[in-house]
Amino acid sequence: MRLLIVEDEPRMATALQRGLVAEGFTVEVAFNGPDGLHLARENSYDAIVCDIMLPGLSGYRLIQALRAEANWVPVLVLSAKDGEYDEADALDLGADDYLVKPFSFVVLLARLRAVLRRGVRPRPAILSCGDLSLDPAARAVRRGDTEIELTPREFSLLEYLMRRAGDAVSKADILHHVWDAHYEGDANVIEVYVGYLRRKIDLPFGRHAVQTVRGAGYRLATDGG
Amino acid sequence: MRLLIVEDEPRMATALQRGLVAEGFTVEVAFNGPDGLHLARENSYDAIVCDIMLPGLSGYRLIQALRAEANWVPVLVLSAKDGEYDEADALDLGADDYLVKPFSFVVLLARLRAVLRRGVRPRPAILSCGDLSLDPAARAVRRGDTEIELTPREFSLLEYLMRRAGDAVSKADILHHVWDAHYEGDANVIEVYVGYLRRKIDLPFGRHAVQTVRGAGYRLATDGG
DNA sequence: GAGTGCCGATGCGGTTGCTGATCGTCGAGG
DNA sequence: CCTCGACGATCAGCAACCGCATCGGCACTC
Repeated sequence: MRLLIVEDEPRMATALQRGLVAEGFTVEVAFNGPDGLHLARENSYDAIVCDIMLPGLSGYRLIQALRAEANWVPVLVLSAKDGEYDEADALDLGADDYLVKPFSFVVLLARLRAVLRRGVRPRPAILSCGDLSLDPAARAVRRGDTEIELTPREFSLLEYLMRRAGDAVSKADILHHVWDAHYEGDANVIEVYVGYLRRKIDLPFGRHAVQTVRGAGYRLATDGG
Repeated sequence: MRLLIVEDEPRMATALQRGLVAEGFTVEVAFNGPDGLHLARENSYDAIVCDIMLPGLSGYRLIQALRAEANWVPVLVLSAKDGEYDEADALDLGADDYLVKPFSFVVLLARLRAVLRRGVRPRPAILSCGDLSLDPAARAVRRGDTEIELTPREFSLLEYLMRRAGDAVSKADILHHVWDAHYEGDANVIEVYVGYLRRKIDLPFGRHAVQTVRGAGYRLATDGG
């Protein structure tokens, strides 16, 4: 397992390096943001351990840059900050885990292993299909540059379809995940809401992202229609 | 997105439920370990939020039981303990993330979203014979680059033939698997539907994937005709 | 009380599944 | 090579179903 540590504090950096090498990892170290980004671009690491406060380029921006290039290498963020919003921000930005300094090395190891076990994340923080994108955290949907307003129910329906983009999703599945498991009503509500969705994300743009699969359910086109 | 909360403290459980429902999740609650395990087995959740200290069956055991059954639903663990080894244990046991009480709801949300984002659903293999391919999950059939629309019955007939590509499949087998085990009708339906299939996947392309084996049934050419 | 989101009911129209009848084809035996 | 019977292909037509739009009422919020 090959790791990249991005950490400007020399003592912390070497301590981490020694500990992780002793655990059998192959470790490289960058002491500032730009170097870290460069190494991450040029090499393929199994995971990156990254401080937030970095000279030249913050950890946030580093993750953002990688994710923008569709590089989904797992990133574990270290930070001296402890405001809760920092953590939420880091995760929504595409970090895979977050540790507040001071942390225990044992915990770092466990979280690192958990992150490695999961491997490369298949999907970014923002779901997207072609020019259609949905940000679960911001509760925002856009078609290209146009922001689209959805009601809560419409939003969860689209979110579920987007998470399973490309699959034909049965109405029973939709009822269970978007409505309630014990929902007893008519499956017709789905048709109604699919209709609403299409009226907002497809028709005005002459697209067909939400496809009907007769007898099977619905499918969201992976290319957004 | 459908969640299961396993939490014995009623106030905590309802607080979580309300907060998550307000965020647009579909939420179910179990107040003890065995109930939680039962629900998790019977239903397909997008994620589980699970307390560690539970009456009847600890959160650890719950995860262990699920993982032993090859159920990889993402699990986010909550705990009042704060010993570092607890956290390491939980992650090594197969939990996907870990929060120590008291935690902030914003952080829970962010971590939950991170966990959901990772949700890997192993895609069933795509069946293919030559340039003919069938994707059971997407319910899509293509000949080369051309997408072909099939009705549900046509689709399951082709799927069955493709799963047994190269074999001569008797009509009795087909009736049994594509129609109903107790189907009492005329075996002529098969001939009719084989006709429909050929009209869609063979004739327009001048191919002969669906071959008649007189007296024995039908065979799908492994090379797609 | 106006506005918004949600959901059940109803009705229309196209699609699908199936049947029964007819037509075509294969191959063994004369 | 021809005949005939059995098997398979095709066709038209009907009934049930499915997807979709629309309307009206209910609950909640502002």
